[in-house]
Amino acid sequence: MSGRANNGTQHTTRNTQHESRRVTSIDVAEVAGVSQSTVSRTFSGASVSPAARARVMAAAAQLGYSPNALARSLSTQRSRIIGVVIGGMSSPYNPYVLEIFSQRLQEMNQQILFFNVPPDEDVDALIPIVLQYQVDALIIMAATVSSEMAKVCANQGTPVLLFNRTSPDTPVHTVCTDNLHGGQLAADLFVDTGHRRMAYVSGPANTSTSREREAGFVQQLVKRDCPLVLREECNHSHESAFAAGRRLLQHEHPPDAIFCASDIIAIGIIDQIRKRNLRVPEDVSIIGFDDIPAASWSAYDLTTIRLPVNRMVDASLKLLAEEYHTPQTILIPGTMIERRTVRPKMQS
Amino acid sequence: MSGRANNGTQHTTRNTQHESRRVTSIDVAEVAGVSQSTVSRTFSGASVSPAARARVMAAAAQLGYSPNALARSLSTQRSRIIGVVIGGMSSPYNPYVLEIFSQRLQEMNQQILFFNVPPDEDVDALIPIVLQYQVDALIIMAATVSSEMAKVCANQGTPVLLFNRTSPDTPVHTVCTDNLHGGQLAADLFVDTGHRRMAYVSGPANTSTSREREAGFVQQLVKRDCPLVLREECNHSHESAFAAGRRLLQHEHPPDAIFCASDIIAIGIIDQIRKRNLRVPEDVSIIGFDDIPAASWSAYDLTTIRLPVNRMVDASLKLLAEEYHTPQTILIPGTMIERRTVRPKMQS
DNA sequence: CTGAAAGCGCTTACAG
DNA sequence: CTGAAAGCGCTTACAG
Repeated sequence: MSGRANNGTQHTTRNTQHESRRVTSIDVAEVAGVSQSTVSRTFSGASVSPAARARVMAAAAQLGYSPNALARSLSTQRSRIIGVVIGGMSSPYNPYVLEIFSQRLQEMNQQILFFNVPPDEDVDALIPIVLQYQVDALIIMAATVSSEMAKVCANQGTPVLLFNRTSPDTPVHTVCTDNLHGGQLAADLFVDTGHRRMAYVSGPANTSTSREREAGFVQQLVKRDCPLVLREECNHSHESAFAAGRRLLQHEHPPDAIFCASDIIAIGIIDQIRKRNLRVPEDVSIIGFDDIPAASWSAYDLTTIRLPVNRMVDASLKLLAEEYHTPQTILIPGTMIERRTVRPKMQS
Repeated sequence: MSGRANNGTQHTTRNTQHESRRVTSIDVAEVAGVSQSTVSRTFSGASVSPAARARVMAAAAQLGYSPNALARSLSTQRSRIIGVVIGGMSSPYNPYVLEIFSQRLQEMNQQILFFNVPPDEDVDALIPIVLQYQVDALIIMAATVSSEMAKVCANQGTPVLLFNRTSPDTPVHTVCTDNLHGGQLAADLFVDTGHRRMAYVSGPANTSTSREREAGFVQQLVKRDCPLVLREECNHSHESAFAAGRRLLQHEHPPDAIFCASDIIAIGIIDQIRKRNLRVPEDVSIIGFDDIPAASWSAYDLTTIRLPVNRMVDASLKLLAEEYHTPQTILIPGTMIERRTVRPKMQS
């Protein structure tokens, strides 16, 4: 038994049965009557005489040839694959951002190797796998890495970009909206329209976005002489926001204005408010963050701070293209989209 | 100028400057004092003496080595990459399904190469690119391919699976919910609860899901002696559903029950109904399809047919693993989730 | 412009 | 169990 090499059997039989062996550049070369190099050159865009190119293309079409991208990657040391790891798809925003990245990257002839961080797992565990696939860059969306992992990436020469999250001590590129500024916008709008009892509903404590939005909100409230009175925490789910809303409204002096760390939270809060037969914005005003599709549904018509996704994606791609050797940080301000969940200033 | 090979310059300089050359199995072999084959064997799980394995692992750790997955793929003829092409992320369901696939595939140590079909573009155009990356299989989600492209895939020995869409004439695997059955469930529930004027709001005419749901609904209504009276069409967006709802309600004899091709349509319709100061379900009953997260938000509490996503994903992975030589079709029935958008039967 | 050949970093019969 | 070597399918100096 020891002499028999029988552990590769299944492949052999499968191939001969129904997988007409993949056609390679050598096959094309044979049919076209040129060398393999010439075939390679015509497909890699190098200079080839028109005549040779024509023969190669004809042969390729006849055989149904198309180059093996993996072999090319191995040879060029460039995979044209970007690793994208996402911290969960449940926030409606992440899929949207992924879609935009996908579009832009496709135009640039780059592919996306997709990773989703399983609930309660760590991004760090995924990184080594991503790196094995020789990605040209790594975009981490709505999540963070440890600085050790960042160093591992740096050692391999793989640029890492944090999207929509900040992590000051980690040596990676960062593209984020200006959350502090967003929080200030919310504070100003509430104060300007005459609200007095402000509340904040945060997302999970470990997300930089939520913390920064809160900091901007709180600081600006202090500056405007109208400090925060209530605070609740939830994760970014309708259900947990719904519960946070209940706690807020059961308070003996409920808030008259609530700034939410995300639109999905805002929607949960609004549903809770209405369930208690209160009205938005007559009884309580709400500001969200993100501007997800549901924010503009007529049932909500949510006033919110729009994440400048397109500009963030553009900035990310630019950053990656420019091959900086030191980590860059880009903050892009969001804009307040005023719909109908903030009570207008009383005419005096 | 013709003799100078100057078009590869940038790489050379970059490498020496800041990309400490990737460490390979040869480097590890040197440090561990074994052959490169032995290094390869310890990482591919082949049998290696405990002593050698220990030395290799130590050397690998010291050097920060991890195998190059692309080189491995080239050699094994198996990329462990699944191409996933999605027909748009705007439906909230697709990201959710992607997440589940991602989770399962990660457990199986397989990666996802992600493609999103740009608006108004064709899946077919993407397929050749996907194939260049030597994916082990191709999952097409919420979209369809031409049978020509299916043949191209077959020629390369790449299995193709249509997820949540059917295409009877295309030689590919198919995993879908039983849409016909779903439509029947909706018809029965409406008729059983005493509704009389039925309407259907379809998605785009070219989606098999919407057509099949409609067929099941209409056929069962006929069987129950209560034929469809109204029909509208929209795409799966809140906005277009909102507009379709308006057309339906402006009709001189508006419907008292509306079956919608998807939850997102149902929500748009509900918002339109309420905007006109009518009530759900007192004035109009609604059934959706999918059971997206928003369906269970208290603002909607939508009665809907739940897509059996987990079972569909399991079936898909099983299908792909079993390497059938002929296209298989699996239909999985959904279940009616009764919430509060269907008026209960009057007590008589 | 073109061909022969080395090399990208692995896996895997083959022969000990 | 282990090493030497061929091979996976490309790209790219090198020499015409």
